Parts: sequence; structure tokens; C-alpha cells
Amino acid sequence: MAATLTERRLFILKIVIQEFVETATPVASEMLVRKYGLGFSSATVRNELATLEDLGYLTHLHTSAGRVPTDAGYRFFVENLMERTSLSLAEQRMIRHQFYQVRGELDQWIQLAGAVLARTAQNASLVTPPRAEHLRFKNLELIGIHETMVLAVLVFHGGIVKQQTFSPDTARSAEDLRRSAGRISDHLADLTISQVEDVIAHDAQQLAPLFGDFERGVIDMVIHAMQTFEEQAREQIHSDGLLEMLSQPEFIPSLTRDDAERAVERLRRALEILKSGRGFGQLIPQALASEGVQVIIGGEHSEDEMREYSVVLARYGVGGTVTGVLGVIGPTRMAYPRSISTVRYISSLMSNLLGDLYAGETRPHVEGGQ
Amino acid sequence: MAATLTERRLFILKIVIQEFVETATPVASEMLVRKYGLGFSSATVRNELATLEDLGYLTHLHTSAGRVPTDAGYRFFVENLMERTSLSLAEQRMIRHQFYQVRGELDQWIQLAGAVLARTAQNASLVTPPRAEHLRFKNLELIGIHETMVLAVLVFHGGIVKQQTFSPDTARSAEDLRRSAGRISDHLADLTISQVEDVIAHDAQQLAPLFGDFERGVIDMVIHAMQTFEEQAREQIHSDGLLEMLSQPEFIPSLTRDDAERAVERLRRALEILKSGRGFGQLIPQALASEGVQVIIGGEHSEDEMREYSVVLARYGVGGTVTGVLGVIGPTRMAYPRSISTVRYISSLMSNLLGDLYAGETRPHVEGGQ
DNA sequence: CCTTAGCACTCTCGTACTGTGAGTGCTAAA
DNA sequence: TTTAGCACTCACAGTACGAGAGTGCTAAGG
Repeated sequence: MAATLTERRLFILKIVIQEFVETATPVASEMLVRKYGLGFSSATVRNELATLEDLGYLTHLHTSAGRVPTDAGYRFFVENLMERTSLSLAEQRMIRHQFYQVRGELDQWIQLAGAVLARTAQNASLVTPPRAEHLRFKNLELIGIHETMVLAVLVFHGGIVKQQTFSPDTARSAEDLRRSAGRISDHLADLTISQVEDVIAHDAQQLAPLFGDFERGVIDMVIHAMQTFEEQAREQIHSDGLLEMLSQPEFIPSLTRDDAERAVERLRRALEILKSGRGFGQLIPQALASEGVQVIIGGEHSEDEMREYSVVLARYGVGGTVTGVLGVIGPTRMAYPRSISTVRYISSLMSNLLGDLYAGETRPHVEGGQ
Repeated sequence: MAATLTERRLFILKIVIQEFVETATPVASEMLVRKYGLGFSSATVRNELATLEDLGYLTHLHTSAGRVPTDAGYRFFVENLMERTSLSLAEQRMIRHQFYQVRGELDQWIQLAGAVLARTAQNASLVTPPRAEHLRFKNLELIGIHETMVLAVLVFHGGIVKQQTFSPDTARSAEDLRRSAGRISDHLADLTISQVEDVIAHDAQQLAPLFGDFERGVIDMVIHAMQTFEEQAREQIHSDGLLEMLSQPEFIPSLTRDDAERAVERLRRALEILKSGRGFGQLIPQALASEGVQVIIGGEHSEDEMREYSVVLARYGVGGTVTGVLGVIGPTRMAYPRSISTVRYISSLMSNLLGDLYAGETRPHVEGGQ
């Protein structure tokens, strides 16, 4: 039972997994011998395969089919067998160039990160916007659109901007609006929601002369906007690369009836997972609390719907304050080395970009730097 | 040959289409007689069906299958047979309520419009943001994030906001930034891109004393930002409701082999169409130039990839200046009355909402108004 | 002339059966 | 310990067949 993992067995396990990842078909003993010019016969390989199966790293779908890695097999591969590579310098340069094209536009970074992850890892990707735990107010601008409509531009620390229109009870001049905005900005500068609420609650008397009905209304709106914005931010997950993932063989039905049916079902499920974000909901906070690249393989997920998928995640951001999560999701049969190096590279790239937005924070250096 | 369209034939055509839209299975003569209590036999119906087939409104997949509408059949139905309904008041109220929840947030309107269209019409939806043909500058705000990083908030007419960060060569105080922003805002107010360019090119001498290197740099950035923003806006198509569309029977494979395969293929195609926006690219400008609800059915599309789909589109917006397009896309077997009334309602709702943002423009009144 | 009952014909769909090929597991010998 | 040999298993594709649905046509009836 308790067979040992000889050098040869490790090697066979490794090539079985690599082979399966590449071809998506169960791998046979004979084939390994031929393709890799192994110095021993297929019967020997079969014996080894049987042992690896006993150890739980491989399985059989049915008696006369080739071997397929189990989740445990992938886990072992990721932990002990695969070589840690980096993206090629050419790829790195190309990616950096794309980010350079949209310099200065945070929203675009996120979109681009998703697109690049998907294309590079040939799987779906997910990116959450970088967010501080709590929004910190920085500045408010009020711009009259017409007599009864005002555009409020709220700026928060970290270059986060939110716009919101509202119609005040009484018309106000541009000058009035500017003054009001200035007064409010001065008083709320650098505060979080709860601090804003505190200030308003406690200093009501002192503020009364400065803040009329209009200003009170605006502040209420600011609080409301910050609250909903924080809530949205917590849940917001950009996903991309659906098509890339769907071009994986798992989703391309062979000619047999039930496989086609299963493929459609898988497809629909995958869609639901990506669209709703259910399935990796809990993964995000978990990843936010970790360092380095996280890999969650198939059955290791806590949700059933995810047990056919693996996720490669990494935190990115500056220091411990403004962070987001990005990663790749795909079938458990995934090119882990590539996914991992992609996620690692993009996350450090994004960290660097964000670093430029924040002064005085520690700034990790990206491989092959910018 | 040149058979006439008697009252009875029209009625039969109508119920055939309604039946097929509802059940997604070819409709048989016997079944019509039973279900609709027709006063004549199935043989008679068969004769009539044959005539309608001669006229090009129906087809046969093979000899012994029920009738299926052709594109021409749907077209005739939409034009002459279907009764124009409106969404129920309850639905209208529910939808208005949802929009009320996100009042003041233009981005959310678009997202919500897409979601509501999809859910109500049970198909995919597409929405382009409302855009003026040309951005018109309104206001610029410069906010220092730290010594070497400045956040620029550009506000355009129509409440459109764009943010952009950049790092100036030399550090500047908050007061400096405000003054620069003010000067630039004053000079560029209400201008389009080309006008901005003109001003800069022609008034170089006069402006020289006011605008130093820093201001020139900022203005260049503003021009660049406006350009890319306009380009992006032209191409931007939000789509939603992929899942709703995919729950249509067209995408749910029956148990037969080739059908399953075809379903997967359809699915993949649909995805590509929605993701890339190819396929209805030309439809958008076309819809922008038209009034009312446009229906494009199957083979009427100019692209082959779209010939299995129908699109129901409408322009929305204020006057002729700030407009967008929204609509529904799904299999040609579509509940046209419902899709059309949904699109009609949402488009007038969006027009109304936008109307509040623009003073002095004509403002069409939405059914059951807000 | 329109309607309809009757019936033959066509085509799909599901099932059952079969041969083939790939690949394993085991055994016995080297 | 390795390996040749072989029986065994199982998916897969092709074929055949019966059942069922629905049409188209024809001939009779109003």
C-alpha cells in the first residue's frame, strides 16, 4: 500500500500530467514510452501508473482508458513537480507596452489586466478593482448642469472618482455651488464614512451657521453615495475571457451524444459562475489576506459548482491598504505553470502601477521592471 | 399561384407563428384544430398551410414535420398581424422603481437598462451609452494626489465625466493646480475637440503669458483624453442577458447527437457576436438615424452570422444631440410584441431620464410617466 | 367549388445490436 | 525487477428497425 515515490514515479507522474494538460485526452502507457523514449516497456509504466493510482494521484474513468490526474495529482504537481517559470521577456514587454498605452486610466488598467490574463493563460480571468477597506473623502466638486440639476464629482483618496447628479430644491449659481463645495470639502477632507457621520452628528450646532439646508442635503448625498459605492466595490468582480476558456477542449463536445450534452451543461454553468461571481465569492477576501499566488484546485473549492475548476489568484496593490485581487479561472486541467507566472507578473505589474498613485508606500519591484 | 390572403389564412398564419414562438416546435395542423377549436378540419388547415407556404410565409423542414415561419412570415406578422401591446402597468411600475433606486447615476442606468431589457424580453440586450456626436468641454479639475501625481477630472456637457491621472514634470501646490485648472477651464469652456485644437493653434501668442509649459501639457492631455474617449464611446456597446438568451430552447440541445452539436456551435457563435459587437456594428448608426422601434429579422441582416437572429432596436435620448441605442437580440423565433413593447418602454424611460439632465430640450413623455 | 375522411408515404427519433480498436491488468517467464 | 503475451473491458460508430407524428393526395360528399 504505502508505496514510495521513487524518482521514476515522480517523473512519470510529471509527464502524465503535462501530457494530459496538453492533449486533454487520457494518457496511455504505450504512448508515454514512445513519445518520451522511456528506457523501459509499457508494461513497466503500467505498473508504475497503477502505483501512482494507489497513491491517489491518478485515476481511470473506466477499465480500458488512459490515466487522468486527480485533484491531488495536480496539487502535488503544483507543489513539487512543476518548474517555476516566468513569462518570456518578449511577452512581458508586450504587456507592459499595452499598459503604457492606457497610462493614467485606472479603469482601463483593470479591463486590460482582465484581457491580458485571459489571453495569456487562455482561460477566463477575474479582477476586482483596487480598493481601500474604507473610502476616504478627499474632495467634492459641484457643477451646475442646468437650473435644477447639479453634477457632483466626489474624489476619494487613491484617485477614485465617483459622479452623481441630483436636483436641489432651489437653483444656485455656479459661484454658490463652488463655495458650498469648498466648505464641504474642507470639513470632510480625509474622513471615512463613519467619521463623516460622526462629524455631522456631533458638530451639528457648530456647523449650523456654515451649512444650510442645501449643504446638509449634499452631505447626505455624499454619505449615501459613499455607502453604496463601498458596497458595490466589495461585490464588483470584472470577469473576462469567457471565450478563451470556452475554447478549451472541455467545452468542445466530441461527436458522442452525451458528451455534447454535458459540454452544453458545463458551458451554461461556467457562464453562470462567471456572471454571478458566485463560486469565488469567498475566495476574494481569502486572497486579499494572503501573500503570493494562491492556487485552488477542483475539489478543494468549498462550493460544488466549482469542483471542476481551478482558480489561480493573487493579491495586488500597495502596502496593506489599497488592494485588489486578480486571477485566472479554468478547468482543473490547466497549464498551471503558465497561469501562475501570468498571474504573478500581472499582479506585480498592477502593484507597480498603483504604487505610482500612492506616495510613501512600499513599492515592490516587478521582474524585468518598467 | 397568386393565392389571396383570405381572413382565415391570416388568422391561421397568426396562430401558427404565435404557437411556434411559444413552443419552439413545428406546429401541426391537427394540433391547431384541437387547441384553437377551429370550425373546420385538419385537412382544411393543411390546405391553407400549403397555400401560406406557397406565399413564402411558412416552411417545412422535411416532409412530415409541422410548419415553421420563414423570415418573411415573421416580417408579415410584425407588420400586419400582431397586436401592439404595452408592458403591464405593474411591470412598468416595477421598472421605474428600479431606475429610481439608482437615480443620479448615469452609468447605472445603462447597466440597469441592459438587465431589465434582458429579463423582460428573455433575451440578450445591448445598450450604447448616450453620447453627443462631439464631446463639449465644460470643466477641468486638477487634484494633487502626491508630489508627482495629479488627478484630472474632466467634465463634459451632458454630465459626462472622465478621470485621468498624470505626473507633471515639476511638483505643484494645490493652489497652483486650482488656478491652472481654472484658467484652462475658462478658456476651453463649451468647446469641442477641434475647437480646442483651433484655439491652441491660433491663439498661441496671446495664450503664451497665461499658459506655461505645465498648462500646455495639461491641455495636450485633455485633447488626447477627449479623442480617445470619443473613439471609445463610438465603439462601446454594453451587452447583457447572455444567460437569458441561452435559456431559450434554441440553445438547449435535445437528446439527438447533431442537434446537441449544433446547439454548442450556436452558443459559441452567439457569445462571439455579443462579445465583439460585430454583427450589429452597422445597425447602431442606422438606428441612431431612425425614429421608433426598428426590427431586423434573421436574413434581413447584412451579415451571415446574424441570419439566425433578430434584433429589436430603438434610439433613445434627447432631441437630436445626445442619443444612444438600446435593444434586444435573440433567435428569430422571438416574442416580437413583447420585445418591441419592452424596447419601446425602456427607450422612452431612458429618454425621460436623460431629459432631466438637459435643460431646454424637447422632452418626450413616457407612457405612464414617472 | 369548398370541405373532409381516409390512407399511403416520409422522415425523425429512440433503441438495440454488433464489430472494432484502444488500453489495461494479470500472469508467467526471463 | 522487468517484460512479453494475452484476455478482458469499455467506449464508439454504424446499422437496422419499430413506433409515432404529420403531411399530401385522392376521392367522396355537401
